Amino acid sequence: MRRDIFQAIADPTRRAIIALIAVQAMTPNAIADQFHSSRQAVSKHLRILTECELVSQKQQGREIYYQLQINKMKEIDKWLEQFRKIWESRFDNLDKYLALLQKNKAHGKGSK
Amino acid sequence: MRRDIFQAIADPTRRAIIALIAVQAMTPNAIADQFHSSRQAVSKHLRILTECELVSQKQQGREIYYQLQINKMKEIDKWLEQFRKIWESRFDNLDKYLALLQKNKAHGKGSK
DNA sequence: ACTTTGTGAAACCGAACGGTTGCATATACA
DNA sequence: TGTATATGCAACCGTTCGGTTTCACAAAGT
Repeated sequence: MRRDIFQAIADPTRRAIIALIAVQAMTPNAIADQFHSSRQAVSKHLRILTECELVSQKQQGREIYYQLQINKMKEIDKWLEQFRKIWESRFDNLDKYLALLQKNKAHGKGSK
Repeated sequence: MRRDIFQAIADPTRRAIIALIAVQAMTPNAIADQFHSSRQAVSKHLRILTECELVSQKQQGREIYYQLQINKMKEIDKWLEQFRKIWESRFDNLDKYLALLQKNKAHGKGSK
């Protein structure tokens, strides 16, 4: 039973749930109404999201409001950081440089 | 057979492969040597990564170099954008504001 | 031509996934 | 107290996942 944030966001329904409760906390029934999923299916998704601490519960009478723990989302951002470095350097510098070389070559200025 | 980028990065081995070939293109055998995975297992991962266009192949003799298509990684970044907005506004403003309120309250300046 | 090397693909297997069905529990309302 | 509502949980089911084993094929070396 793998249960990390990357596995949690792998499912499209769970991504939709995350986006939904990011705006405001909602109950399982209210969430299920938004999709073509049953209440139980949503409940299972919420269980998974809770297990990896992406959402938290807030009991209110007999209703339970689920809230996104937005801080947890930063873990994805953190992982992405290493690649952001690459695409910022590689595409803004190296790639343009290569394009420039290619252009010069085509104009007969390639061999210094 | 779902095959989107979020499903692709769900597996920890695939994330490791992605990080590995982000630095430089590598052959399946070279990649497999870095892990405790068999060559065939790596091959299957590369297949999945190729299917969702996260990596591309570059034949060189009988060797095939796999290269990360870093542009595709931006899709994750793009999806994350909606949440980045939230955590930047919510935590940099509201949270600091609440912390300030708390601080003032502790000092006896809470009620106006 | 034969062998070695690098690779992909198919068949299979146990485990996990996503969903449904049915039941249990707790709160609200009459 | 009885009933409706809101929810979680366990059992089951078909599908997918990640891995191994085996085979096929093409390029390189002898």
